[in-house]
Amino acid sequence: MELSATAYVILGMIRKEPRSGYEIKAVVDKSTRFFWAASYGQIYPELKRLAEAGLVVGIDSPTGGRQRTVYEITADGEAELKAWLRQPPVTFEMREEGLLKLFFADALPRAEAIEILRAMRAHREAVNAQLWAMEVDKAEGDDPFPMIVLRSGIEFTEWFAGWCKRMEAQLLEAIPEKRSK
Amino acid sequence: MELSATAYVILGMIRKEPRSGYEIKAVVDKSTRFFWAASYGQIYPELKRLAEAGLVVGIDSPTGGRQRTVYEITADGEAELKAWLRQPPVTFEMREEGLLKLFFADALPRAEAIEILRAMRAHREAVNAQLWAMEVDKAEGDDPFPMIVLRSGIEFTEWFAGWCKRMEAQLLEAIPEKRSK
DNA sequence: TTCCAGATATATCGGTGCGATATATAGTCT
DNA sequence: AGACTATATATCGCACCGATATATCTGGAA
Repeated sequence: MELSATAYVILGMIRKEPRSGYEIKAVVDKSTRFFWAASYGQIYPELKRLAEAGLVVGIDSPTGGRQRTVYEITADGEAELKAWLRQPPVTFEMREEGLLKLFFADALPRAEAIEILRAMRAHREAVNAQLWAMEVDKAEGDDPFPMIVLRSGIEFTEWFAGWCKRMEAQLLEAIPEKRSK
Repeated sequence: MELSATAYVILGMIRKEPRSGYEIKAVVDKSTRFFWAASYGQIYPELKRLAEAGLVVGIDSPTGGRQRTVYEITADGEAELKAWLRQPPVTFEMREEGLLKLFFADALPRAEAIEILRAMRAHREAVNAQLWAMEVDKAEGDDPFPMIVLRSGIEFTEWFAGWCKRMEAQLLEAIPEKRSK
């Protein structure tokens, strides 16, 4: 049975405690969003498919008069999740508009090419600050992996910002302005 | 006029020399694919839209009996490209299945969690080798930016592989096996 | 010479993912 | 009471990506 990537995010997110679709989205946005996002448009239909397949069970638990269904993982669901975890990861995608612009930066005067790097660095530093903030209010619990993954994000943004800074310096010094015609 | 990201990839790729849709795809696959991809399903319709908008001009240049249209950038197209290059980059996306699996790795025995890191590292090292191969056959030309961007990919894969290696060691030594119940 | 594999070239389809929005209700603050 | 925010579910359109279909040209092996 072929499941979508979103299906495994859901299974992983409800493995320790039952959650509603809304909560799953909130947790994803607070944790895996930087390397794996999920939207309502994926989550709600996927929860229904998973329930049909018997990998999760929906439990009606309204809050006052408001409808609410929390989903719990089943034994089959847990087995499916673990089987997936044991498969070697395949997907690695990156879409970085800054690198794309830098790739074409020969069309601009050197000073403006450096501006691209500065903007990239500013953005990376802002994300880095966000990740630091997340680390502070995340308790070091029983499970060390979320923290390990978070720290990878922190280190990555720092590496990237550093690379931008080095390239800014290199462009200022070493590379001559394109010959004017 | 709002253009798609693909539109700018096309404009950038034909700025120095006219190219067919097929050639644009081939060049993207040999250069920007690691941080910005494009498929035929995006390129061919977008070329038609750009031609209608007057940002590119299609020139019929068949090879023997086989139909072929190369596209040339117009003055308007070049202006549009430069205006875009001057806007601060916004899109940064990453989808890394390895980090997602690692995030949920508490569901597995420690030894298998380390397996995830090993697989991630092997993959990064393979990509690194590909990038090195690309650097070798890429002549250092008039335009230094493609090479700068390529080197960023090389450094990034090396940083990532190094991070994986450090985490493998850390998991082996420092983090205790989850208490068995 | 013939044949076939691979490269060139264009086009399109289905699935997935993502941002935005619509619709309610519940709680909180002024 | 009114406004605002959080909770909760649902859906739409767009972009993107991989795969495939169709056709022609080229180079090398049989």
